[in-house]
Amino acid sequence: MDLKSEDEELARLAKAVAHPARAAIVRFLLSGGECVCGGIVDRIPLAQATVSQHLKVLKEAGWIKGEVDGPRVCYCARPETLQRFVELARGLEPTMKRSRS
Amino acid sequence: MDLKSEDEELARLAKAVAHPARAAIVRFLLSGGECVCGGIVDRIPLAQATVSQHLKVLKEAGWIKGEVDGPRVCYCARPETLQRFVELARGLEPTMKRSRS
DNA sequence: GACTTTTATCGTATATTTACGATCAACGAT
DNA sequence: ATCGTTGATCGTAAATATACGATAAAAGTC
Repeated sequence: MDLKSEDEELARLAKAVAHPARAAIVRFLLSGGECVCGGIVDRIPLAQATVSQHLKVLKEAGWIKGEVDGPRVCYCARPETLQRFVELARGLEPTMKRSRS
Repeated sequence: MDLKSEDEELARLAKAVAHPARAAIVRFLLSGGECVCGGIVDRIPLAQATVSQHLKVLKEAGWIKGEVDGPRVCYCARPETLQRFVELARGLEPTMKRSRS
């Protein structure tokens, strides 16, 4: 139970998507939705400052990346992070048991 | 982006494991570790009251259940919840893309 | 019934999160 | 150079999370 690094990593990634708006943003970006920040703001019932804050959280956790394109910023998801997240989640259950299903 | 119920559900489950101690508890219980509350408290560097609070969070989110057994409480994990969690996480990525991998 | 063990809950302090308006910085266009 | 647009950051208020000691509640033991 000694707080494996996997627990820290899983907790860190989980925390970042532990808000409906952030889960929605990740889903949207993974679906190939337009990645301009403004496009995201328009689709979420939250103020621009708040959305920007959520994007920051997701970026810092590695769920998304944003590259500057002139006056705007293009955000896109990092699918590897989702893969890693799923891997860590499945890793909560011992491999023995998992392979049986 | 209209905040699907899947986003709410994923966020809710993610939030519950978004703390290293809680991730560790779920991992331990899924591994078949002894489920007595005291056994968990002994293995985590946190006060009994704090562990109890974490157990409550996990129970309310459906990650674990605890049944009273005399003076003690036996906690165990709900594997269905992990399955659902993984399903929701994978669901962040469109099925089209996922089947390709 | 008094006592011990086990776990939950209360009260509380501190830290973090969430949300927003206001403002700043970067950039393109005029 | 000024202006409008875009997005980040600041300041701040309110809510929630985290942690702990103290205490209560439940159950078995003497």
